[in-house]
Amino acid sequence: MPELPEIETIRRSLDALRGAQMCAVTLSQLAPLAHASRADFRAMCRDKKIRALERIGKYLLLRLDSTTPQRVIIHLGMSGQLRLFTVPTSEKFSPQSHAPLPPHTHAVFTFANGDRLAYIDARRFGRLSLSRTDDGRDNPLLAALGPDYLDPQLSEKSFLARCRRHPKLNLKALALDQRIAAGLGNIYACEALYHARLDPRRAVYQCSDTELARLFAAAQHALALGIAHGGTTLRDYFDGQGARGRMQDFLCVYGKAHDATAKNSHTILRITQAGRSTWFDPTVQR
DNA sequence: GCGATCCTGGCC
DNA sequence: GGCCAGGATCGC
Repeated sequence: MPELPEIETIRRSLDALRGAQMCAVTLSQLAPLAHASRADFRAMCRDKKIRALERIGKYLLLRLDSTTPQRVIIHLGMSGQLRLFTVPTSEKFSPQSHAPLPPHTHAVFTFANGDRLAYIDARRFGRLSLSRTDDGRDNPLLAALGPDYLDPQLSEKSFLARCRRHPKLNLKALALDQRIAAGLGNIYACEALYHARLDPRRAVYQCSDTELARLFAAAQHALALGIAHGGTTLRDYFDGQGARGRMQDFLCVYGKAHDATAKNSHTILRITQAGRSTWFDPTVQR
């Protein structure tokens, strides 16, 4: 479900956790841990302060306060949610029975002030993991990730070079490929290709540098727009405080074929590429 | 490149 | 009951 703009919105909505004193984490029997044992995961989280909330692509990282670099790595997959449950001030000093957490809660981070951060994921396509190096790239989930689309260090020239390594990829697959650059998912890939006026079926080798540069700029634009509108809530995306996104009201092509509310909906096609839906407007995208 | 796979839930 | 879903990986 969540792509870069949704994860960034969640990150910002959880800013109150910066500096928060974590006590422990509770894992469900089916918690989707990757490359970390339950014991390791619990041990790293025990009695740690959160120093910062970081993001690379669709990954949220909890940077912990410790002498050596330590991070909790969170990926929400298709259906994952993070939700902060705070204790009302009036109840701070009178122990209350906690409200029950939502179904499919697979991890609960508890804090010294009684707040709880729930990781909820019905489908369990998400992942929880750990890293112990400065850049976090010791973790296999992050090792092959390209630079974040909104990383100011990522130049157009470098993006073009990364694209050229995969000449046979079609542009939709290129956009979704997190090795090239990280952050686009199905919604924003469709939107970016629309803004770039490029046909998603074209291959990299058929594109000029100018066209690929257009895709780069369009991807950054689509993602920035998504962040500005607090992400896209189609069904189950909500930020860390439970707020809905608003970007669904501003999408140009994703899900818009035969949608009477969208302008040009009659020219928007839906096709399948690599098993996933692509929406595009062939009268504009060439 | 594609399809299958991992899962649950919502909708028709 | 079948189809679809904001992801990612694996094996032809």
